[in-house]
Amino acid sequence: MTMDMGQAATLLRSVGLRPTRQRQALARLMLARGPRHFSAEQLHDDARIAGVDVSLATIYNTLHQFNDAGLLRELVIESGRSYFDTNTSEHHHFYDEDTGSLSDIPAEAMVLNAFPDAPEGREICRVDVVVRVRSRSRPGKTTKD
Amino acid sequence: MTMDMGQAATLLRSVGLRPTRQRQALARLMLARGPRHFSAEQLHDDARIAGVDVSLATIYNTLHQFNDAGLLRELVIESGRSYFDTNTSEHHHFYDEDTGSLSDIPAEAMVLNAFPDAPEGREICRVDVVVRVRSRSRPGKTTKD
DNA sequence: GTGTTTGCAAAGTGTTTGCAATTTA
DNA sequence: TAAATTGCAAACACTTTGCAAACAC
Repeated sequence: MTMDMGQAATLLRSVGLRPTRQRQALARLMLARGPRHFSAEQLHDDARIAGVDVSLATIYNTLHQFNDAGLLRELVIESGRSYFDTNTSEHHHFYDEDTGSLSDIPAEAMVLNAFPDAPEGREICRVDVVVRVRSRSRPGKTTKD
Repeated sequence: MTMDMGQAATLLRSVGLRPTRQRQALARLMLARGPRHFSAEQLHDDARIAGVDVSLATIYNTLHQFNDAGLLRELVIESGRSYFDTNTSEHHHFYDEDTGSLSDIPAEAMVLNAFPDAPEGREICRVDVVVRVRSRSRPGKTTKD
């Protein structure tokens, strides 16, 4: 799974974003290879490791633009940090509370029924399911602190 | 639904917390009346309005202690702000993206089946479902920004 | 050229921490 | 009195903002 600069530019134009050097590079880093789940900080590190020089402000701008354009999906897992997912199709997540790592739950592995009606005058725009897991032999906090 | 200082003290002692003036007052504010969902800031305001003088640091300490003691449940809905729920029984939430308000979905209104296995060596400690809703005639952001 | 995007550094938001003073048991 | 708790203010982590320089078309 790869993406050259031309493909990245085409993708960006197709969602109405100018294919700048930074956006093309970030699109390739995010969409054409792992990881599928990352924070702004992680993407910034990935970019620097890949030799792509992008400011943190631009990382944030780009993440929000991609999210709004439907290229990414923002995940809210912990307060105080945002995660983004390059998989925008319907699915859910495991969150490992010990390691902080995220993994996918395929849509078909988690079926919701007895689905509630939205409140008066509202429509459902998204359903997020987070299954929080931890190791059986949990280090640290047990019952008391 | 009310709770006097004596009852608050008993409750606190039953979960291993010293019944200080602040904790008793906050227990009464949180557990004996609405709202059921609130942020630290909201609780701080509620306390001040009720004439209870408590520092924000103590609000945070208390919220975490109550959460660890099982008196509250922390909800992660938006990055950058924590919410707490006085309803600790199993249930899920509607989150109104326009107003930021939370409402409960009773456990029986939302049945999950085809439940996935936890990853190797992990156990499921909690399942959070957030159904995000918004008004049908959405003000502001449409397709583009 | 003209409007968009970038990068910097500063500002902002919500939360946590260190520690002396106070309170509880 | 000994240990736990509080409140303050400073520190924190992450994110956003203002604006001049750089860039895309």
